[in-house]
Amino acid sequence: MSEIGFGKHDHSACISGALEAAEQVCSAQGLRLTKGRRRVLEILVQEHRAMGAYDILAVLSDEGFGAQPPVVYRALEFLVSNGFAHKIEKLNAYVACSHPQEGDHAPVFLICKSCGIVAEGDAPKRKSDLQQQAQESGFVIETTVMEAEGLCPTCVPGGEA
Amino acid sequence: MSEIGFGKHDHSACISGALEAAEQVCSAQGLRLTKGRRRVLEILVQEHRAMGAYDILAVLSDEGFGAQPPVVYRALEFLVSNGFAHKIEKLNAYVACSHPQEGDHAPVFLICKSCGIVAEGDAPKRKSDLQQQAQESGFVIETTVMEAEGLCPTCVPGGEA
DNA sequence: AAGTGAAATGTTATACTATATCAAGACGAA
DNA sequence: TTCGTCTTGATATAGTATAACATTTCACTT
Repeated sequence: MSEIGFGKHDHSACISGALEAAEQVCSAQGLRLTKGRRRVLEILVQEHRAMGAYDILAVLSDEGFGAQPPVVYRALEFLVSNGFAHKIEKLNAYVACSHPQEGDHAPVFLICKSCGIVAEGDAPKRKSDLQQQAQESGFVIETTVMEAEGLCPTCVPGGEA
Repeated sequence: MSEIGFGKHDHSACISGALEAAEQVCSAQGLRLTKGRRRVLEILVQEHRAMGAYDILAVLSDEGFGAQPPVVYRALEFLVSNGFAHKIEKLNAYVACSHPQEGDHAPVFLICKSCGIVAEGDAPKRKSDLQQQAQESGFVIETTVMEAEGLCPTCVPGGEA
């Protein structure tokens, strides 16, 4: 499964699946998926798009959750550092991970300039040119950001024909 | 030259070279490297590190330049969109391009977590896996962001031995 | 040389993104 | 139960970026 997902999918299954996966990973690793963290992940999965921290905050706020910025940023830090969500640096926004089951991975994001959709793909498993170049220069990579901006199949002129 | 530059170099030549290159490109393409734009580029080249917009602003301010944020952001927009500088998304910071002569290129940045140095490499010219993956899904890439964070040769424990 | 339109700059205000700090509560382990 | 740690609550503030509009500069035409 290294396909990039612009297609339709069963979203209600996708939501419950993502939450279940997160719960399993957390219980397996002794992490605490607390109420607030869980709710933030839920929001990200439900909306299924890149959201700014303050977008999420607004949703929480409507629900009577304590709704100060640190609440959201803490939850996001937990989710991102444990692989349940990713930060899109180019957008200063966050998305739920498309396949949290798979543990550590090096995601690649395709961001549509027109409709804003963000799709997550997998970085190649074989040693990338980036890795190679870095290694040659003696640099040790810990994390990578790979993001591409352009037009998704639906928004490409003449596309989706 | 697709080496990643952590080595030493003749910095005064590097500065004048970068400025000359920018002037040549501008005159060739009918772009205006105005005083403020030129000064911002100069600062970036001189400092030779990733700088926040407000770092640059502080330098301008000490020189009696009009020093409101839009001044810097406009200059940066010009420099970035014409390839004289790049934005490091992960840091919300800007660096002078290491090889502005080479026109459009897809840079790769290696960011050291320890000392903050940012080195620019070239993304591979041959069709990358990213391009390939995107193409298969019908996505048309316009720009890419590739950034890696880790430890540079100098900061790697046991490195530079 | 004067007129014109487009690009660039000056300036003020404000929006958006993120973290520091410290007090209080919740939870598991001994 | 007590301890230590992780998590949350709450206030304040730091850091990044753009909107909007007036004014100037510049290249080009007449």
